[in-house]
Amino acid sequence: METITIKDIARALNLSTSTVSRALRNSYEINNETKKLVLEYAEKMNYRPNPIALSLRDSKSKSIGVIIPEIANNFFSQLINGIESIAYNMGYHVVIFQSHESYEREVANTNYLVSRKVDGLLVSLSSLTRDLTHFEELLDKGMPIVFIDRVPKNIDTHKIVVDNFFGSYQATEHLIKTGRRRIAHLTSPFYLSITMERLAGYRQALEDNGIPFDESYVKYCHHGGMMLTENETAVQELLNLPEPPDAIFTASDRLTTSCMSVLIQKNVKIPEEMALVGFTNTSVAELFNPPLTTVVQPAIDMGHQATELLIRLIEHPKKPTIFETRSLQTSLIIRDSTVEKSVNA
Amino acid sequence: METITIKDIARALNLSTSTVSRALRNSYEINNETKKLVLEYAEKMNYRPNPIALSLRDSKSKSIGVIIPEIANNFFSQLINGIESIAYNMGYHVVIFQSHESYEREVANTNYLVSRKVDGLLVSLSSLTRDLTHFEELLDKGMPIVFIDRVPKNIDTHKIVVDNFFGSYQATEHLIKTGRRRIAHLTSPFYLSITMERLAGYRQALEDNGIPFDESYVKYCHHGGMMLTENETAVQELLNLPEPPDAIFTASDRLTTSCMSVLIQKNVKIPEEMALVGFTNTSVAELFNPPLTTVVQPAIDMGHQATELLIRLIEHPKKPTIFETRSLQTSLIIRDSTVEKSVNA
DNA sequence: ATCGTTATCGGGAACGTTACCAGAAAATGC
DNA sequence: GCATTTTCTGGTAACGTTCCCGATAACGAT
Repeated sequence: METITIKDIARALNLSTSTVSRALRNSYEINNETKKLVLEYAEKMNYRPNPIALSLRDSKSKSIGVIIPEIANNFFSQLINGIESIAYNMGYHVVIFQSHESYEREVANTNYLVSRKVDGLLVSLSSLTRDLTHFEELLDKGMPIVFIDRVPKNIDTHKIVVDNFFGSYQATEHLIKTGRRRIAHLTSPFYLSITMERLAGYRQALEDNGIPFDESYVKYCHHGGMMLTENETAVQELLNLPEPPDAIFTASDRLTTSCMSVLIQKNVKIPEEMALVGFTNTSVAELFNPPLTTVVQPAIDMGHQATELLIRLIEHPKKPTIFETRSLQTSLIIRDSTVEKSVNA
Repeated sequence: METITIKDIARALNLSTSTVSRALRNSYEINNETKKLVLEYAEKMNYRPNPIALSLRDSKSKSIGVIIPEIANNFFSQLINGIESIAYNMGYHVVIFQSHESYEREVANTNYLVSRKVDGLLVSLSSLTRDLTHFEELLDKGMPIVFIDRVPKNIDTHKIVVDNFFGSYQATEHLIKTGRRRIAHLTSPFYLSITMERLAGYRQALEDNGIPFDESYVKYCHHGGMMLTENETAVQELLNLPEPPDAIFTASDRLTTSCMSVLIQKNVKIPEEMALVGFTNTSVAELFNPPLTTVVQPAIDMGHQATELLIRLIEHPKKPTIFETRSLQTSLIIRDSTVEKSVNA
């Protein structure tokens, strides 16, 4: 029951490997009877072409590499689902690597995937990545890359992002409309694209509503919520302010849940003392105490679109593409963590 | 800046490919000076052996395939982290496939991974898998496989599980000790190993405490909580019972959260009217309303151990191994969803 | 001087596949 | 009836690597 090769078929049918190969690819220059013979025998013996041999020959692998910070994160695991479903339908398979928010591992993963001859790359930058030469060199060599969510500013290729500015604006505005004035912002390292955009939306919403921007209300967490102590410190600092905030708007998934965790631990009442709204794709926000108002990213759709774009790039390599940056809309799901202040205060 | 091959080195140094190959592998039969020459040149040119060519030649890939039901699940994504960290250290890379709880996709993934020449397989069965011949055939051919968590009963290979019986016993006993007598059990399809073991632990705890086992308190959800309507129906049936339960013990991750969701939606007070405890690895159980008592599986450690076992199998193929089934301990994390009945009732 | 040893290297095949180049037989054209 | 297409098939090289088998030279040993 060993795997059968084209050579085996050729021998069994007294044909050459070339003929068998062409028959299997349904080449026009093969006699119909021969074709039928080969096809039937191949079917009977359950022949499957060896993808490794094909990769070696064509320097293609019908596979796409995915480099993301962390799988154990609602946004990214949903993103993978989106990626996988399209890739699967288009005959590609997906190889997933985690950078664990480390620049070194991101580079290592990239190199490995390249030597593994993936046909293209889907990347969401690690929070510690500031040098992008490993991707730039690849792009120069012609490797298709599409960036998702955490995208580099100065690299010209397809990008799929959400309208962070508007998502952020909307969340902040919602907090203002429900009666908050002292709105803090807990966010990721400032050099990430998402950080700057979300910060900008937050600022704009404040300004548009006549609330002065106060730098001391903004906290950057370099580990994106992975280190509880960091968040704890940040929240504590906010609480210690002469005028502590009456709302916190958190800019990422991990940050949102860990911030809520700190607030609960410190017995801060949500939403009475502190309203909370955050970017997160957790499926269980409605089970929280209180149910959490969230800014949800269309992770699956982002995965879909990024994969479509990437495969198009792979399959039409020459076409001098004009690269696009697609910006999808977030949705604000309002729950109890931000109910009207006047009602509850 | 194209990738450099052994042939390029040979040409540049006026050597044969064989010599270069041997020099790179530090063979004893190569002159030290030649070695140095080759090594230095390879280093300078940043030579990396082509893994595809190696795979084709040796039918090995230094990679292990992972087939799990769903990535977007706390248990499995933590499991992957465990798998990945060990594999990474041992020089293997990990290819992840999701069965999406579908038997057909599980088979398709298996075939694909085999044709892709993975060196071994890490598998957690889909909830709809009843026929195991695709794995049995592979095992016969000598492919190393280690099963995790959802394991087949009648296949002889390494398995990593948790002590489902005890975990379940402990959870049920906890419910009894906090004053519940009518304890329902919401679980996965009955033919899964985990289902039977968890059911057995639940029964035993009831019996040991003099509570008769009541079949109408047990509900099997075939989609493992993926279909909300199914759970809703199950919970509704429990509530409609002449003597509705005063506690629900749920047997899997998805089931636990979706059950809680249904209870909240139906305005059932937790824990006063209904206590709740369930198997889940969510990192945010403490944020729930009320904070949820959970049975937590050591997912990362399971991943570690499974991967170690698999790689040992891969690297020592002949050794007539005695297969082991390692059973790790769950931990019961007690939170408010199961506080004393008398206190709150 | 002939032989076996040792050290060092090259040639070729093989892994499975496809593409290019031929070539034979059959069919067509005039 | 002969040249010329058309139709079909086979042989071979190539992708990058390793391994088996030889080959060559130097060097003692007999």
